[in-house]
Amino acid sequence: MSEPSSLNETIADYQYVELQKKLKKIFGHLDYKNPPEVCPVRDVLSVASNKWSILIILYLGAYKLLRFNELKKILYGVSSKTLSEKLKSLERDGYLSRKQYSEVPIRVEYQLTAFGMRYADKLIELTTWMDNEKELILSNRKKN
Amino acid sequence: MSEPSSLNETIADYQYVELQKKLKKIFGHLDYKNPPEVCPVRDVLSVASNKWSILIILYLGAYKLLRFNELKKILYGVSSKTLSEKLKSLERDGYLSRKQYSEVPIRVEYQLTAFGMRYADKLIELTTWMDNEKELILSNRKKN
DNA sequence: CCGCATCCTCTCGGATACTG
DNA sequence: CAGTATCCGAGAGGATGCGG
Repeated sequence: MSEPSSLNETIADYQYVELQKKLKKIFGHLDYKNPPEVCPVRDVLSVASNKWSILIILYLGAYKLLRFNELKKILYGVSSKTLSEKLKSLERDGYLSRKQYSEVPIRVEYQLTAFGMRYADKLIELTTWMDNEKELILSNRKKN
Repeated sequence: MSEPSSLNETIADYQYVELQKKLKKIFGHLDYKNPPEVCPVRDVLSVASNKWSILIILYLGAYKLLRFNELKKILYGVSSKTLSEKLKSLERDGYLSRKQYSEVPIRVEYQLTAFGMRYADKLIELTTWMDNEKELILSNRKKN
């Protein structure tokens, strides 16, 4: 599957037609003489495609329920500040829910909403694909 | 479809089992007491999930063939420096090909490789989904 | 036209220390 | 335990000007 020659395949025109149809739905119009001033997709993506956000969502998908410090351990290298910021914006956008138990010491649990799980599914599709293709990419890098 | 109550749905256990199966393939092992030192997926994602990279790939998917300054116009706000850097790393990783015509003035054309088109497909799935869900996200933000 | 070099700004995110 | 506050450094990325 990962033969390098595949990088040079010719691309059939009908494939572009398919792509264009889907892209028109996303971008509304695709005329570069008239670029869109504001793109909500960019905005939404900027939260959800962040490196830490992706990992938070994937791990919450895997573990179902995680406390703050558990997440911090798993994510490996994230600071408290960054983690709480990312969690806050992900909660605000509806990807995850936060439950606080007024015990001493305090306990806070995070888990995906149904919406967050749907996003996790999409992310898994993407990262799984990427995981399969990474050999091709890495070998390609060495050639240069 | 975008009724806010869906954010509070209970998530069935079997759904988590499915997620976990797929995630184990990506992360290898999922024990936060033993976090992975290096994650190639993170590395690959950091190139391909960059804001400008995503837009470059999507627009090349839509237009099939674009010159440097055409891309710059479409992307709206990118600097020459950033654009040429992103193009270089995307070429290095095999997402797109660069053809230079030794005319005066010089002409350079970019287009997706077959590999890049497969990635574009994945990105379209993600951004199409995101485009459909963005109302939910934006309305959710206003509530806070 | 393409894109590099330089400079400079600004945001992201890490380290540390501190609170309820 | 779960954060917040403050400070700070690295790096991404914009602006401008030049060269092939």
